[in-house]
Amino acid sequence: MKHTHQKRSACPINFALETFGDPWSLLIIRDIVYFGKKTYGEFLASEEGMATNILASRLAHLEQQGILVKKPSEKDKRKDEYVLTEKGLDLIPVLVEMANWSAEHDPHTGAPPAWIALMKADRENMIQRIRETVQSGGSVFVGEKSLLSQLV
Amino acid sequence: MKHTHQKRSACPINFALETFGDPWSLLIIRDIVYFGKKTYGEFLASEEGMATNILASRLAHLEQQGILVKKPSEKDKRKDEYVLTEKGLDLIPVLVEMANWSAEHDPHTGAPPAWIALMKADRENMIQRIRETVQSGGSVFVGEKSLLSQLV
DNA sequence: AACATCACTTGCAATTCACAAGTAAAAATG
DNA sequence: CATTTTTACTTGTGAATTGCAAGTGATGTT
Repeated sequence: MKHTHQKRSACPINFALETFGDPWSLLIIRDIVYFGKKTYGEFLASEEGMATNILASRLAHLEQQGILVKKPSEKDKRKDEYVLTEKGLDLIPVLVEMANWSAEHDPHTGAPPAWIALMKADRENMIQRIRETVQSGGSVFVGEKSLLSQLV
Repeated sequence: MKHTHQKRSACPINFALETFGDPWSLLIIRDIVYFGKKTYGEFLASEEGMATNILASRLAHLEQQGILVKKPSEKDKRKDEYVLTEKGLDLIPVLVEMANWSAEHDPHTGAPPAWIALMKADRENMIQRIRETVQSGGSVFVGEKSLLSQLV
């Protein structure tokens, strides 16, 4: 990816859009937060079907922006794992608001109504629990350490 | 703009990205919410400098998505005014979280610290006040009806 | 009537993207 | 230990999107 990226403005909305405002970056972060994905192959298998070159360039960009860090997997030396930094974890509220909006306005949304209700009823606390879950290697919906399984 | 847009997935994050996830749509909505812009010419004059064809296609897209409505200006019959619908006003929380994130992580941010502090300290109330201000034709930072001037 | 302003459209070059096909390294399998 | 599979990519190629310059017709101003 070429990065002759001079800032268009000092506006914080613009900064956010320049950092993760392309059509794919937030899907990668969603995969980590909600579905516990960590490796290139797992991201590639997402149902949105992103191209290999796009995925590679987005991962490189997010790493360069300090949102992800790449480290070799301990279990499989061929694999790398992409983990959210603090800066990346701070994007959770953005994801939450986007999901809330879609749950409200997409008649065919796949968002679980109970989950959305929980997010609206106890927002601050839930965001904190999502953050802690992801930070300790879990995710919202998938895996034994999933936040959903803790809440049942 | 061609719209052979079949949904990539039922995921709410994906729905949001497909609806307003391009690099320009949220800047238009920002212009309305924070700076009280309403017309094609005003959007075009934004410091990010978007091309005329891009602006036109984004306005058409957002109108088609039910986020904006276009109506002829009463003062100047050449002009059209673009106004946020309820669906559009519901994007305010997304803007707020993106601004908060950038205020935290962009060392050169232009976001007013006092404003960000206020948004973090009294989020729900402030979002409601932003919504009411914009709904009645005002904006956060600009104009006599601006929310900022009410708070002083 | 002449000129400026408005919301656009059009044409074209440059960039970005999607899709298919590789590649090298490590792991699993026989 | 040789073969096959898996993994994280890179490299082409054509298609779609974007950026820039130059219009266009309707309305407003002088």
